[in-house]
Amino acid sequence: MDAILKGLNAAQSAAVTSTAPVLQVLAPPGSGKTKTLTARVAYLLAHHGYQPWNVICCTFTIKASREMRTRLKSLIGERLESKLLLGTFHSICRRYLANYGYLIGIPKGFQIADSSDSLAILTRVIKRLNVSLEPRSTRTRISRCKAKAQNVDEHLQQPPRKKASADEQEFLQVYEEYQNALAASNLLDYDDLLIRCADLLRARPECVGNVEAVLIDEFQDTNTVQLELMKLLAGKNRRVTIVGDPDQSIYGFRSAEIQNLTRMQRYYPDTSVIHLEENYRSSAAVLCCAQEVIEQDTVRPNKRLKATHCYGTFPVLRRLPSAHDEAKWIVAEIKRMKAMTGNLTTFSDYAILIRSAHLSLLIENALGKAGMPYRMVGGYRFFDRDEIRTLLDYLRTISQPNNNAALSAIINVPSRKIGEESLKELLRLADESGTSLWSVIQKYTQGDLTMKKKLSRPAEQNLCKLIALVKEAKKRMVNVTAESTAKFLLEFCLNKLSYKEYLQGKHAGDHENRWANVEELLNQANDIAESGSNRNGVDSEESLPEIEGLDKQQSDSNDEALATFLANITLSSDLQATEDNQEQECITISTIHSAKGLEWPIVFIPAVYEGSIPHSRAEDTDEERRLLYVAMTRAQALLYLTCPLRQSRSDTETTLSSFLPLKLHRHFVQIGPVVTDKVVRDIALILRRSPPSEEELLKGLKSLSERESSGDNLWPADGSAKPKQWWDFEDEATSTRHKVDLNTDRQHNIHSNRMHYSDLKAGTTMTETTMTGSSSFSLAGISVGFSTAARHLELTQTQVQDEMICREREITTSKRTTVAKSRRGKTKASGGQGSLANFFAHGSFGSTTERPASKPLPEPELPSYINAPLKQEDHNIPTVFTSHKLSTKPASLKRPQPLAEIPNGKRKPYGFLSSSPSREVPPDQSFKGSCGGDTNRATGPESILSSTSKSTTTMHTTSVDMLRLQSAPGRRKTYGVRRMMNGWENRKNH
DNA sequence: GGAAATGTAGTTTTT
DNA sequence: CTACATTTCC
Repeated sequence: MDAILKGLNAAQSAAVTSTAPVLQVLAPPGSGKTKTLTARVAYLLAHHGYQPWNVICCTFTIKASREMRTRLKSLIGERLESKLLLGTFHSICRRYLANYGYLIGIPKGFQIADSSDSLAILTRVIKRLNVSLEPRSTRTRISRCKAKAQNVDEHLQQPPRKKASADEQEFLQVYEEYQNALAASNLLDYDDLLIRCADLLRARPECVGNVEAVLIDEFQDTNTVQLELMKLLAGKNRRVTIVGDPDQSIYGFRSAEIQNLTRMQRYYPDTSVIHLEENYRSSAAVLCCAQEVIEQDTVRPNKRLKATHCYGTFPVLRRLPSAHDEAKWIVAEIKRMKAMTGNLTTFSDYAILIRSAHLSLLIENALGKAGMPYRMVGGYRFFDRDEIRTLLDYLRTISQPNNNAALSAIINVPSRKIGEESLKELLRLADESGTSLWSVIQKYTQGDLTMKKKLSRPAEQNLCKLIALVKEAKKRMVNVTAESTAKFLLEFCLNKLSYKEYLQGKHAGDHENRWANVEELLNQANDIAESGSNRNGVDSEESLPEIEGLDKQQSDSNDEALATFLANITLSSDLQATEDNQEQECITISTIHSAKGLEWPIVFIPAVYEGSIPHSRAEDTDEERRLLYVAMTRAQALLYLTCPLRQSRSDTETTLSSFLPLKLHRHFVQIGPVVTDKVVRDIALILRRSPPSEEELLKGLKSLSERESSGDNLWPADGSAKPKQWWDFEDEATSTRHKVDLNTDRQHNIHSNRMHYSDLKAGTTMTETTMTGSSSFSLAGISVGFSTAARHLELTQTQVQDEMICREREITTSKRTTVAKSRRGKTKASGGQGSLANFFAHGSFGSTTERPASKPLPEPELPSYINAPLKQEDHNIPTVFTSHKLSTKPASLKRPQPLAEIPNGKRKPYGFLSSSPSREVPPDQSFKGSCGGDTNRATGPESILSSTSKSTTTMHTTSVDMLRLQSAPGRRKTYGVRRMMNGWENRKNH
């Protein structure tokens, strides 16, 4: 059997081996799209004899392309992988233009205008033309035009429509001027890269004459130009494979068009379509929620997500009083989960996915305070930081002095006494004489040119120095190796500009952080300098295969290296993780957009309120909904949505996202789960990891305070403000503390459950209210073990019982669906005084369900590779975990994914996959156990810590110690970026 | 004209 | 809370 096909299901195999020339693989999240695509690449190389340099792999985001690279590396080896033409559309286009752009008149050494360049150019154009357009919106408008028009000129040459409004004319004027400005500076903006590359391939199709296959990931995110590019890249061979999922189309704002899927089918009538259906990523519970969300989209063709994992643990919809509390709660919950799952999860298993980048701030602060390592992905780019941008603009000026955008940006940084007025005048002169700013200032300083208003004496002198700097840099950079050009120039500039001193003067407050960022940039350049020398030349990634009769553009290797360095920076959202960063286990904070295609065991989605998701400025609600869907489907085992009831800024009340209507709440619980043995086992199963040992669990448990370990109970479940007293109780006797807590908890629950829901939606009936009002938690699973393991607590059974709150999902009978039906009515019998469930059951919400005392359910038989379940003892602690199945039909059980799918490849797979002598796993047996069927249901009072007699002497790790272990002091980094805790330092001082 | 100081509005998502 | 615009002072 072919190794490539190992571990693929039938549909995936069919896709991989398909002989169809044009293939669409359409599939929901987690169904192995990327895996299929990478396997197909490997298959094409192995069985069709394609050469890697004749195969193009396009992804949409940098992250996706990195991910694909890694996967391919392990599949076909680095030697082959590195020869593939793999990258984002933009980077691939840039490569073609760098090599062949001259064929369509693109001057060599063009640079890429990023958003801020575009914005700066537009701002100046708009000011100069004195029109009333907004630079920002004009930029997006232009981008939209470009994404749709097949080429710019075509768009501009369209006869002005009869009724072209004044606004439209102004816009076209600005558009044209903008293009002129780009051309004058030898710049291409992001869209131009695509358009011009399409132009090139149309004019000279032989550039891609070698291409044997084109593969595209996330096809639903392509725009018109990219579709066109696909056709052009595929050329006459027209062998194309795409994977995609309309439900995950979230780039409409970048003019992505879902219709491209059908357009492609029309263009290639022989397109075969293969659907993948099984989801291998998430628990059924997660899928169920996500499905409910996406199905609110009424125009969407109905598709089913087939779960292959067990139902798992209920997703959480957590309400908190404010965004501050939300951040603190997330931190507390991660801490709790991580500890309570022993060594099953590490920080890298946790992700916080946010709609907007600014939402990360509070969370970053909270994580920082708690000493938890994290990295931020997406949002503000490292290279957009002021101190970095300036340096890069110096490099860009040295590389291409005629780049007006870059020169304008640095001409007065550090201050050279050349103000905005003077600059404007200089630019005007440049524009009039059809030359660049660079030649204007040269002429001016040589006296060949006069300005209306002369520059001041010092300004003139400073300008001369700047010119000298650029010239000297250019002269001296030829003396270093190509690879170290960037490094050399950076150091040169830092020196000449006394950059460190400049930063100190300008940012007295946090110059240290800024300097640290500069050092990080230096490191980056350094890495390139070092890695470059042991490769064969700088441009190993750059090169395109030689094509007969076509000459590639040649240029000096130092220039080339510098240009590549700068281009790669412009086209990269982030720093590559350097080695020591990779080692560090980090919580991921990411925008949802950047999280696409990725997965994490435990996912938090904060700020699920109206205005955030859906975003207040979003024009397409459906796309916002898909965004939430994408975010939710990143989760493998545990999913948390959180919603602060007040926005911290304006102190206004929030409304829960309309994507989470009440009828959906039955799929959620209100607070984080109590970490029972079952919860842990389910996580282990879904992640295909070995369950943690008892020692590890105990260790984790002991690292938490008693309060923390007892459950998600630091905040009231309904999001009402945290009572002040809680701080004060810390030193009081244990038993009283818990009782008081419970009481406050309960009161707050009663109080604001009502308030909140009636506020939420007028006309909501009380019965609906009950649905969400009742989730609580149980201590049963852990408390016994806890009390025995930590004898000093002297908790008696009765006290434990008092604390116990039974998790219970009281779902209104009227609204109950098959999903919920199978599992209700099992609840603890003697909830005791402190039981929330008890309260809700008999309290004001009208549920009359009788709950018989449930005998502990028989423990499901577990496969032998799972640590034998802990022996059940009759603790007389009633517990109920209700649980739901996705449908009445049990989720089909699939063979476990192969090793390649195991996240990071770090985790040890189960014994039978790695070390067990018997590799044969009975196909449908392998993941029974707590998966599927009845094993989902309440598993009764199991203790995580079955063996309490074990020595605990070695387990004195306190939470502080643990954190110290996890993040060595002073070494905590955020993905190479020293983040600025805005005003944090200042606040600390006050 | 340039720079510092004060006042004001405003904050999607990515290449 | 900060980037940006408007003032005021040099």
